[in-house]
Amino acid sequence: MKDAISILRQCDIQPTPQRIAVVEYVLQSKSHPSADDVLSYARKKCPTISRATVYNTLNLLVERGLLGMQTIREGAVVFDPNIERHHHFVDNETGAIYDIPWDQLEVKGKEKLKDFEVVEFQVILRGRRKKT
Amino acid sequence: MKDAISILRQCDIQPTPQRIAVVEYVLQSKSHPSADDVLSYARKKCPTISRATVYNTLNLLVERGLLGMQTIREGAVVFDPNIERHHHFVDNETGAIYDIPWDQLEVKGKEKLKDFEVVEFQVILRGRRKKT
DNA sequence: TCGACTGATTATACACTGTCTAATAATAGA
DNA sequence: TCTATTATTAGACAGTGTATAATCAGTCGA
Repeated sequence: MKDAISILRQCDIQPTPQRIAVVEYVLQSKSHPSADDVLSYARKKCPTISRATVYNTLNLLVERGLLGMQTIREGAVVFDPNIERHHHFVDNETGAIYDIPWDQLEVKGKEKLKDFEVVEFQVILRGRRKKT
Repeated sequence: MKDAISILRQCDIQPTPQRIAVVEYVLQSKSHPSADDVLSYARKKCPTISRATVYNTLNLLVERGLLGMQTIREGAVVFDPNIERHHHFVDNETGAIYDIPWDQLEVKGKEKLKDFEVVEFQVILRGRRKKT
C-alpha cells in the first residue's frame, strides 16, 4: 500500500499526525472496523486524538472516495478500504464481515425494475464461515 | 390482515393494549418503520406506553417470526412486516425503503462460495425511485 | 519577527438508539 | 381472596454520531 502521507496529499488533505494514524489503520484493514475500532487504534499512535477528529477524518475519506461505508451490521456503521465493487458475507456467529469478489456472483433482473433507477447494488449473504 | 388480537393469541403472546397498538401499526405498515416510529404511533393509541415496552414487543415479534428486522439504513434498525423472502431498494434521496419481490432478481454463483455456508441472502439496491 | 488568517484539533454537549433494572400494575389460577 | 406470574413503566445506562466553541498550529505577508 502507498504510504498514508502520499495518499492524503494526493487527495488534498493535509497529512496531520492524527489523520495519518487513522489512514494507516483503516486503509490497510482486512476486517471492517467501526469508528470506535479506528479510534482505539489511532490512540495507540496518537494518544491525544479525539473522537471528533476520527469521525471527521473518516467522513472526509468517504467523501473523497478513498473509503467505503457499509450499514450491514447493527449498532454501528463499518468502514471498508475496498472501494472496488464487491459483495459482503456476514458471519452470523462472530459478526465478522467478509468481502466477496464482484465477479463471483451475478445478479439478473435489475433492468426489469421499471420503477427504480439503480445506481448501485450488492448482495448481502449471511451464514457461517466454514472452517478451513 | 387478521386482527392484532388473534395474531398475538396465535403466537402465545398475551394481547395487552400496548402490544395491540404496536402490532396494529407495524404489521400493516407499508413503509419500514424504526422502533421510534412505532413508539410515536403507539402513543397515539396508548399514550402511556413506554419505550421499553415497544422494544420488548418488537423483539418478541421478531423472535416469533412475525416480523423482520433489517439493518440497511444508518442510525436505526427498521422493521419489516413482510416475512417472505425479498430484496430491498433504498431511495438515496428520501431514505425510503421498498420491497423487491424475490423472483424479480436472480443471484447466481452462491453455490461456488466454498468458504461460506450461506443461510440467507438478499440484494440491496440503491438509487432513485422513478416518479410514476 | 510579528500579527493575522486559515485550518485542524480538542473537550464537551447534545440527540438519539437500544438495553437493563427495580418498582409497580395487571392478570391468571387455586 | 390470595398468591404467583407476567407486563409495564420510568429512569439509568452505555454506545454512536453530530455540533459547537475554544484552543492550537501553520502559513503568509509586512
